Amino acid sequence: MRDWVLHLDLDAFMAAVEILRNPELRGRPVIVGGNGDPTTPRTVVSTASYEAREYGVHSGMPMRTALRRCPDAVYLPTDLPAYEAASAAVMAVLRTFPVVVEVWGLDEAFLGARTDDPETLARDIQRAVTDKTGLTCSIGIGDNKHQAKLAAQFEKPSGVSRLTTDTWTDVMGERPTTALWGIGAKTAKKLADLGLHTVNQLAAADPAVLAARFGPTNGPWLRYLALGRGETTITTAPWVPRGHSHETTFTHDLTDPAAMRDHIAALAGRLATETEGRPVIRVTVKVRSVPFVTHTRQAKLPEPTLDAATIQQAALAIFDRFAQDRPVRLLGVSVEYA
DNA sequence: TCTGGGGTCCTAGGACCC
DNA sequence: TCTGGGGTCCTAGGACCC
Repeated sequence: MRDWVLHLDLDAFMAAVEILRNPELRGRPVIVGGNGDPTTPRTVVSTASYEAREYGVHSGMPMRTALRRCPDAVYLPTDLPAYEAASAAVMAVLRTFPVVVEVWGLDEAFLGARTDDPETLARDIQRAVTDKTGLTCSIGIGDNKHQAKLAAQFEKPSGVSRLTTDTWTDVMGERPTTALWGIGAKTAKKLADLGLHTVNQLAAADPAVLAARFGPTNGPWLRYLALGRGETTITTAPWVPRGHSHETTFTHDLTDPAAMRDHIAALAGRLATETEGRPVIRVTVKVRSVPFVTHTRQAKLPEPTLDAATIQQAALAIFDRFAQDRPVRLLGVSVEYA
């Protein structure tokens, strides 16, 4: 018996929940995103069913692009409460197994398990999730969260894959650095400029060079990722958010400063009702102007507060520090807790 | 591909103090 | 009295993830 980390990833989660609610959608391309009207500008795909992915549609893609690629798909608005309920049902199924469950967003979880046969455990979990909720999932098995997370992507949908320290170099060594969980396009480009294209090259890189380029924490961490290392602690402790935010991208640009101020006040007022008793210590305002230029301004409050009017006034005072000379496509407010 | 919304963490640089 | 160096706090922005 030994310890394993499993990562469970629900397949095409939001689309799958919609198909459960309306079985006539089964087998058809289903695309969930925005208000469900794919002609609305400035909205993006949240989840595409596997049938829709055949047309090159994926999450993050503008809805209008999805419509061009897949005009016959069924387009649906996002329905967060429905996804939260389905997610909770899945997590409850996981907790019936002798595993430690760490919820990682709506459609993912890490599981800590002690067993001789993690594949059989994974198949048992998949079967139970599907029997009880109708949803399918992929499961990755690893020595740590990083390995398990990557393994879960190897065979989707409904797959079970294992990636461990023993197989790491064989499986990952020649892949591009973007294959690692935490390295995106920007970092990959900077690594390529240093001559580091593959996981093996990054693993063999000089930590001092990485630290000089990416900073004292991030530099060494990149190499750590490339060596296949990662967090092994699984915790059931509920996540305590550091802060909350709300933002709005307007379908049509805002040009009226009074309307902008009203919107900032509304966003701040909404946040003030969502603190769950945690005092706010900092407020940040975000403005995205035409064409697509984003700036933030923030202020630490003189003292922690729960008072809605104080939070709104702080947000407005911060907003008034922006040069207001361009049409605005996005306004946002975020708060940070003590 | 004309680019959402909600999060987290890190870094650089300036202000200020001793 | 023409100028050091360290520590801490704060702000703005960047990168990544789902």
